[in-house]
Amino acid sequence: MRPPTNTMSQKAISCESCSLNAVCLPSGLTAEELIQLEKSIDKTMKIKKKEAVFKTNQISDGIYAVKSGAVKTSIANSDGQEQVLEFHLPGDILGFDAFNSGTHSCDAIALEDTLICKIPEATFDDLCIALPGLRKELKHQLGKEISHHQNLLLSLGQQQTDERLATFLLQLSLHYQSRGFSNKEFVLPMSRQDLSNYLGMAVETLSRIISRMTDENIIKVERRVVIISDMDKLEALAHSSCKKT
Amino acid sequence: MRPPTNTMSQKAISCESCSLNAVCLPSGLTAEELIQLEKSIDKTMKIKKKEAVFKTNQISDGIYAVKSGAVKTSIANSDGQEQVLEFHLPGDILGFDAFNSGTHSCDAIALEDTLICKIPEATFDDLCIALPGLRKELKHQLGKEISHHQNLLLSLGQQQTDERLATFLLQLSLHYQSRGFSNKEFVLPMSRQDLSNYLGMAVETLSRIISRMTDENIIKVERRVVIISDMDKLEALAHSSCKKT
DNA sequence: CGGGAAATTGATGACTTTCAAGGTGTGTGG
DNA sequence: CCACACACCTTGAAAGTCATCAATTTCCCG
Repeated sequence: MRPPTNTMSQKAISCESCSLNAVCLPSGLTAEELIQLEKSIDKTMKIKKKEAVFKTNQISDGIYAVKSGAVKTSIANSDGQEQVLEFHLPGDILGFDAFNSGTHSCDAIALEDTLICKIPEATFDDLCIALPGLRKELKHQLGKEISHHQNLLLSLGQQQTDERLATFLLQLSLHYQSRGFSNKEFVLPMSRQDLSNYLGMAVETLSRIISRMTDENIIKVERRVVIISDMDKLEALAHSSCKKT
Repeated sequence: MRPPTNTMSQKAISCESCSLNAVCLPSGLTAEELIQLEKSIDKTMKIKKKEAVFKTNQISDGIYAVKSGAVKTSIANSDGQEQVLEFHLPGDILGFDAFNSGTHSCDAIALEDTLICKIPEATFDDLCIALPGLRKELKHQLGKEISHHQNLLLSLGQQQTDERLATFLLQLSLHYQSRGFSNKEFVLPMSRQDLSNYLGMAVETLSRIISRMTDENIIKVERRVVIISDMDKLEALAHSSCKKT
């Protein structure tokens, strides 16, 4: 009976030695500041697949960084209609949604077994006063969140369904590239259901677009693995305001 | 030759005596803090209709509060497709979009002659350190911005066009009510073009929905003046996930 | 007062959803 | 370890929603 060898048993490590420190909160901090930040970070959160990091209306307990795994945030209205807002990958920060009222305005659900680093609410304000680098980085992360929302709004409001998927794949490609991974071959961390909801279309529509793009030799998709065969065509598709090439 | 008597000639007044101080940045500040804030605020910005408070890629010069008038923010992609992101009414804050890169990621255009109060970038960080109340209020305002984006995403991603308009009208109704105005009769500060774009639909579609809702005695619309005749029906429409009543 | 932008209305067609069925992979319990 | 159940994904056909094109009216600004 040995313990499982998945990420859930991973040992907590310091921000300094974390492979994500260039993209995560520590990115703008001095060595000195990092030590201060480190003291407050709670690395003990292990969230299992389909379980919540936090839920709507829950009182904010701080902000969170994804250490490994993946998290989706989504909002629901009174009728139960749900909209996926963002997919958070390792190094991403979440929890800003509680800044308005002090309670979370969305659900954060793990898409797979996930490790989370938490900066507790209590020490957060103090840290911001003490660490100029943290303030700067926090501003940067908040801006990233806002930019993301703006781009998704542009996509949902103005693009056709196939353009939306193309745009999404390109963004994901860039994301992986910036983290040293292949920009042509990567894994979708979410189900078709979650992705189609995020992109504001029916699951069937997403499936059909994937099939069509595969037929046109733009991408190859095997379950959740995506290979971009023709980056140029994909980019052309994402920018095709003048319908039909 | 007397000077024009429109809002553009309005005299700058103190935050303390401003009618908006309960909803604007001063809201969470002590009297002491307000004096500090006041020193840094630049109230001289007068933006004429159709002119920009700031434009995309412009280096951030601070954050802005709408004193009078109205401002729309919008983002455009490389193809010139444009998406209106938000309408900012008196008391609303804008400029957070530059938090990511230091340059603005959207355009902010005045919908009518508008007065703007500016907190310059240079003093902003210092003020945040010095004034706990300002930090708290800033957090609140940032959260409001994020919440707004989330709700718009839900609307664009999950609702039908008529549900989107109903939702928008109800939000505007609540907004005016919370500021002491009528919740049943108010003015749309934007053109049909801007509103239809914001709601992710064609102008013609918006026009048709307005006509239909008028025929059904839910609203009366005369140019930019809206009267809500049947609040219950409007709310039912906004929540009709089970299509067709 | 005139030109032109803004708004409305109608007809048509494209895109997307919905409903339905079948296929494929995964996980759990025997 | 295998089998079965179930969730996930794909594909097809039909229907609906919404966009586009076009024409007309209304209203605003110079």
